[in-house]
Amino acid sequence: MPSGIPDEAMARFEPVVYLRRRVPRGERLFSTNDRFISIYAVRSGLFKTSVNDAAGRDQVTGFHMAGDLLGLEGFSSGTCFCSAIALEDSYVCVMPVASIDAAALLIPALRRRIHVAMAGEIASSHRMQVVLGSMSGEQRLASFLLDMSRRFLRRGYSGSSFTLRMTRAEIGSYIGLTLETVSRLFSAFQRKGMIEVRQKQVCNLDLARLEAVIAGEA
Amino acid sequence: MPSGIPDEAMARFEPVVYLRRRVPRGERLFSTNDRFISIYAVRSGLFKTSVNDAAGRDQVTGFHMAGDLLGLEGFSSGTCFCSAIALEDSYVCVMPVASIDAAALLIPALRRRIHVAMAGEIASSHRMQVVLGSMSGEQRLASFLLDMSRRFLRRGYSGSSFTLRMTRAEIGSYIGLTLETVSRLFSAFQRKGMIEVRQKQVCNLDLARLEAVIAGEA
DNA sequence: CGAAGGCTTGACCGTCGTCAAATCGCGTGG
DNA sequence: CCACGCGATTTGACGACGGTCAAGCCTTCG
Repeated sequence: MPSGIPDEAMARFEPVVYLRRRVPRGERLFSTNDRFISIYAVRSGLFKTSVNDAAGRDQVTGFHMAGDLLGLEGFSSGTCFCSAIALEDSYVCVMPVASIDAAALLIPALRRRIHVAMAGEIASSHRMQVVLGSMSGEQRLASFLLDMSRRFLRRGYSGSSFTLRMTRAEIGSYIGLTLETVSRLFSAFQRKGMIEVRQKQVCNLDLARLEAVIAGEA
Repeated sequence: MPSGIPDEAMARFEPVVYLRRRVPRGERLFSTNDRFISIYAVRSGLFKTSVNDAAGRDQVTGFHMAGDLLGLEGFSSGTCFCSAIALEDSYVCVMPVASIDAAALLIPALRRRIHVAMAGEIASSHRMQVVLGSMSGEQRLASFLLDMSRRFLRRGYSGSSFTLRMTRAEIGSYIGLTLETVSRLFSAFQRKGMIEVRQKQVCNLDLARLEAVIAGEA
């Protein structure tokens, strides 16, 4: 759980947060319609969250890496309405809601942290609405790559070469395209020299040109 | 501010919430990049929220009617990243964040109310991601109509006949279609007898058949 | 009463989804 | 260690859905 929370506060919070759990690749952390019991902080690894509606449509709503909080939407109805699945072997901190409510009372910084995380979740959903509602396929993939790039960078990794742990189908679901279109776009970007792709390895992203694509100057 | 908050608590909260404000049709309640100072509860009327990215894309992210809370995403960065515009003459309660933080400490029900509202916002954004990411035009409009229907119903109005205060362009932006396509789909639904449309008036929605469209049985 | 904005409808075209086949890569079991 | 098999990926052909451009009508408001 990164930044912003002073040490003394953290110490008091420790007993709550210290529940850890390993989630092997492919395993679910929680599922739609589970009772909402805990929120989770990703310590390491990668998760996808997805919702599935009555008609069996399955939509990836986000990818979550170290430092992200998971399960916040449960505050609403007491029920999870999406599921979280580990895309690689991962570790999380388990934070039972009950203790959180109590702890948040005592620790303003924690309260703030949770508000900020929830607001951030709203913000990023809204960004996705823009992506899904008004961008071309090219622009959607460029947005996705830039988003990944920024998140890796913030965590101290390279922002221009990284490996995508999710499949083309998962990327496609997330940005509202089929896996074939995603694959074709990867190839197209590569032909144009904006990127090098070799399966899940992505190298030498030309961030400026990707920005340009999104801006519509391409 | 509906339900769930006991009277005594409400009384204590009164001084905070009692700031009211009239927002005439077409006027902004707040804008992107405004400092985040208050959240708002819609007392009457209708708002749209929209975000606009660097390239000037403008995307409607939601419609908000009586009882909805507005501006919650501001908790994140201290800055609003969307704007809210009244689609008809409206009234809101203004709730300064400062007082809210204090009040929430004293009133568990208010704390809960805010959590629930934020979580609900996340939930509905995720539902929109499903709509935008994996539904056909027909299905998107059907979803929109059913959502409106449910919200009117919950507020004591008819769920099968109502007037849409937003334009075709705003609906289109919200569900990721052009205004022409929205118009064509309205006409198509009418031809099929699922709905009667006369400009902004919508009557006799056949809810079951709209559900069927979304389920893919059409 | 006139003008401006909202709505509808048509024609045409491009993007992206669908279906299909071939290749690649990884993990498993012999 | 190698062979096999399955899932993931790539690529192609084709067609449909929805975007774009354009014209005309309706409604609302000054």
